[in-house]
Amino acid sequence: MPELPEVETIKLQLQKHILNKTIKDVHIIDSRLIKGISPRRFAAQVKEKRIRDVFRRGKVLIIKLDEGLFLTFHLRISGWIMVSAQEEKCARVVFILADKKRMTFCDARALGEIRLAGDWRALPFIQSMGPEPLTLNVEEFIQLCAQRKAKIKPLLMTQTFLAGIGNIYAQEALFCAGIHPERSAYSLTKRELGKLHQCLITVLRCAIEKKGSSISTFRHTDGENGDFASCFKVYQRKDQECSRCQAAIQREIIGGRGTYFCPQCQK
DNA sequence: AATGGGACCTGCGCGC
DNA sequence: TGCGCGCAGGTCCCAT
Repeated sequence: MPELPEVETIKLQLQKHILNKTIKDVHIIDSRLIKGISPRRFAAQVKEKRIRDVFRRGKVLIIKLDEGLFLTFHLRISGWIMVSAQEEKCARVVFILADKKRMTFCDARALGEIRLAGDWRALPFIQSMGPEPLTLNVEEFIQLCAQRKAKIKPLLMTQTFLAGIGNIYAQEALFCAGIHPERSAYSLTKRELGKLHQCLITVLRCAIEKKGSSISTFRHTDGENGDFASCFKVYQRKDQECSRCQAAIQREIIGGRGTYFCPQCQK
């Protein structure tokens, strides 16, 4: 479910609601999500620690606790986080906070993961992560794409290349830039790359402003929906009219993933 | 280096 | 209503 804008939204909401609260207890409903440490040890380590900071790297949400410990959450496809007083649907791991509220990691498909780390930067997935798209300048982006033969759409989604872009925002950015998702990265001109860079930033910023996209299960920490889905120009719009040229939006499998694009104005 | 397939999981909507 | 299939915002691992 979550790409950069959704994780960013969760981060901002958690900063508002759980900062400086102490975790009094942990209920592990589904221990499969706790990776790299036994569930028992995980719970023992986290208990009575105070939440000192909440931040994001790519699609990973990171919570700094006391004593140099960090919780990392990856929501994969179907995860979301709720802060509430009640039991939540699809609850997998529940952190009981000192004010009796609960921070619940919910996940329909149970593919998400939670880790506890001393040095979060050393976690393999994070260590190999590419740069943050929102702080990368255009020259750096052009440099990154140089000599990459891969199709641009799967490449944008490769986390070691660029962090935080997934299936929705790759497609929306490529539509915005008028670039066909199957173009080789190195075939793109500087002008096209400049446009793509600008579109990535515009789309991501807009999605953050709208508090993400709510497809299927994704909710904010208070259960509200994100509003960006109404801004989709191609995603899930097969056979609908392109907003630029009125051609029918097409769906194809590219790099193993469903991909929507306008066959007429994405070249 | 790039691409393709399978694995990990569960739930929803659709056509019959 | 029931069933099978395709589909799903992700990533890893292996083979070619």
